[in-house]
Amino acid sequence: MIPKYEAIAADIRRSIEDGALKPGDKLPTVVEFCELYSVSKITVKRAIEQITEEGLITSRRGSGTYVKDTAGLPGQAFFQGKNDRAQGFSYEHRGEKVTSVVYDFSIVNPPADIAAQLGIAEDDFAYHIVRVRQADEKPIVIEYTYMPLELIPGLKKKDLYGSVYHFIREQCGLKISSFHRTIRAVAATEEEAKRLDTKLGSPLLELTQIGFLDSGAAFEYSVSRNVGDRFELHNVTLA
Amino acid sequence: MIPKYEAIAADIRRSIEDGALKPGDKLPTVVEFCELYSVSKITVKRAIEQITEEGLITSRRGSGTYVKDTAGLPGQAFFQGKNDRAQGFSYEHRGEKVTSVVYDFSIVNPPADIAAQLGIAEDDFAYHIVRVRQADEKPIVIEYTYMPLELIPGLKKKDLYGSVYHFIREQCGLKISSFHRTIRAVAATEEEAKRLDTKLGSPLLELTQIGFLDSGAAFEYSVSRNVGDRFELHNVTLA
DNA sequence: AAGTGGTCTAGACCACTTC
DNA sequence: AAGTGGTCTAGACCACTTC
Repeated sequence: MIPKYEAIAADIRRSIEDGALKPGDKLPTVVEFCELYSVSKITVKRAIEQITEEGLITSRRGSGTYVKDTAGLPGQAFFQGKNDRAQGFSYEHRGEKVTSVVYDFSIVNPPADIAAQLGIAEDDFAYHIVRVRQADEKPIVIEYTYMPLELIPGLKKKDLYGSVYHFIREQCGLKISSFHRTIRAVAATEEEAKRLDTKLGSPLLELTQIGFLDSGAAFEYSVSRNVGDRFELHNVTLA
Repeated sequence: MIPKYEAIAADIRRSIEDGALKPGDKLPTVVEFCELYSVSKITVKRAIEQITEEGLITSRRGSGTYVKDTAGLPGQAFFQGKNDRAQGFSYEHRGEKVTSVVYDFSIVNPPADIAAQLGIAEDDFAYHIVRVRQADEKPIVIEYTYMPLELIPGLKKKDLYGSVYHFIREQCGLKISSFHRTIRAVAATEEEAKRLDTKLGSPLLELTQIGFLDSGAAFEYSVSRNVGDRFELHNVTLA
């Protein structure tokens, strides 16, 4: 069942995408939307909030809601729904041929600081994965990942060539809820340069990421280093 | 006037920060919160949503709302409220001595692609600003900024040594609503290396950012290049 | 079957903008 | 003074989890 507010949000989004609503245009008022869709004010408000978070519109109390002037933005405005790369590499590069090179797949006791961030004991086991992800044969990112063994039983090497998130969702029946990230720029080490087909010291976008399930448990600690000129992040931030 | 949902959110946040609610703990149910604060369900829901977006808790339909296990996260969990650097450099480095070096401050016709992104004509004027921002004498970032002259009249060179956002808000009476960003890792040019006191080719975190007012107009196009080992971004993403 | 979060109604009241 | 978005009530109904 699609909630009403999502259907309305999709409708507004579509109006902007196909040009029925142009940059600077004033949207119908909340009350007008209520009549238009035969819904309550809160439902309209919710739809408007969602499109606002996507960066397409902005509201001024007492005045109205307006389409932002995102004319020149190179497609940035229309990542459908969610910001960022919460969807995973496979989703992001759908349409391209996604392959992986696995450099390590083992079960270890993770370093103390990582165990702490995963909320597990120092003598608890975790998978350790090092892999390079490629899109259309071109290496994009190297990932260093730890995942608690107990949360994700039965992970095999072959699963690393597809989407591990898919495995977690479908095979383990778990729900991924959120990620905490730190973003930095770093230089490629000699080993990384070789594995990523780039030069020693070349700039990499590093994401240090802890993933959480809807139970509140951390299921992943991952550092990924993305080749600078083959990867970029997009986001919309509300002031 | 502080809305009720914000007061409740602040209360929940405080309970987690001071340890009254620990990682893995179940929060009171929505209905219990309603009785506790004598408010309606939607108000509680809204407070819970806000804390969820901050990354501290997670809800499971049919089960309850739980404190996430963010024990080991280095303070990341407690950026108060908003993600990211929407607040500006001055705010982010409050407590430190913030200074600026201005390399250019002029009024120009911006390049065509930038004019398009600002939603202005090619023969419209814009400020062009190049400055380095320092915290405690250490250069952190170099910014290349264009701002439409008509939107921000009266900007003077002296304003560039403080917060330009402050000027926009207080002197122009405008409301900043949102930012669209693209994030990359790039290499420092020779000029940048000199200005940022780093080495040629060293990794920089580049933010290409368009800022919007609550009218929907773009007020800023800015590329900022942050020294890799002196700057990091944090964010929380919901799946 | 009982408990819990998610959506929604039909308003009321208020803060703020616009004229 | 009129118009507009923001918050909030007191519920109802539903989807899902837990037992």
